[in-house]
Amino acid sequence: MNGKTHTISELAQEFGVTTRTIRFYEEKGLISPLRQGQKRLYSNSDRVRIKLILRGKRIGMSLQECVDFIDMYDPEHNNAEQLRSLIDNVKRRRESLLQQKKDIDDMLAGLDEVQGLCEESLAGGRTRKNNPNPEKH
Amino acid sequence: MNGKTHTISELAQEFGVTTRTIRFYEEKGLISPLRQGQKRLYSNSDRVRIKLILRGKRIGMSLQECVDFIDMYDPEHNNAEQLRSLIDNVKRRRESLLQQKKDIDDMLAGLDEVQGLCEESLAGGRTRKNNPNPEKH
DNA sequence: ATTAACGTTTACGTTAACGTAAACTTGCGC
DNA sequence: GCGCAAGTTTACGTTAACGTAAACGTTAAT
Repeated sequence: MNGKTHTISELAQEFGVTTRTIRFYEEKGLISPLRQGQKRLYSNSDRVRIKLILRGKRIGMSLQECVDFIDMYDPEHNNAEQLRSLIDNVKRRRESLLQQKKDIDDMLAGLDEVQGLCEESLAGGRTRKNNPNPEKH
Repeated sequence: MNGKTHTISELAQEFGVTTRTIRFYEEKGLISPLRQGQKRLYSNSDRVRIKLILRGKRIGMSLQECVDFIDMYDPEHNNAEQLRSLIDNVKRRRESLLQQKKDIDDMLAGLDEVQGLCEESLAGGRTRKNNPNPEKH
């Protein structure tokens, strides 16, 4: 079940990061590529982990949070105790993500408004009556 | 038109941050509260700015990005040049936010899956035809 | 008047997440 | 063999976003 492998610079290229970054993730225990002599060989599962890490980072997670998150998919689900704890964890994460979605929606609404004002101002710089936006200050 | 003002500890309390954090934001030019003698007096607009900053932080923005974002609402929209640049900026931000939403939705889907597996494993740990989770002996 | 609870400035410390540089080794194209 | 590109380790540097501590001022109650 061992598919294609990748060099570090291939992955760096693919994800738009430096090799230093990838080695740093290994240093922190987020990935563990095989070695062929001294050189690192990245499996597809390594690739996916990096992808998940970067996805986490895009929404503002720390590397530690990324690991915690990824480890949920790959659980050492021994006993019921741990399972229940994991479910709690999942619930907290979901709450947090939903809050983030809400934040994003609010910001998107703000952007719409700003853009509207801009375009209006560009189009009819003088033809408008007065401030149609009772928002801030 | 000057409403209620707040002390630094009131705001720190309200937002669940330390006073150091609020002073730090001022140090970085993100807010500029008035003074009454030596003491800072925070207006409601200061309060809102802090709220917006923290919202930005929740979705992983840096403080600088937060400022940039907030300043969009409060534009020095002088000439058409600047307006067009602002619109471009808005568009880029929107793209980024939409990507983040996508990331979040993917993660939420992952969480659903994990939780499903957990609950299944908890509920039918013995009543299932066969152990869906291969333990080691 | 003293203490307590708040505020202030100044300044050094800390953590995360890499950047950057130096000094190797290794495979390969000529 | 030689150079060169791509890999490696080691180690110090950097930036953001605060934490933490010291030393001090100011009001309000005891």
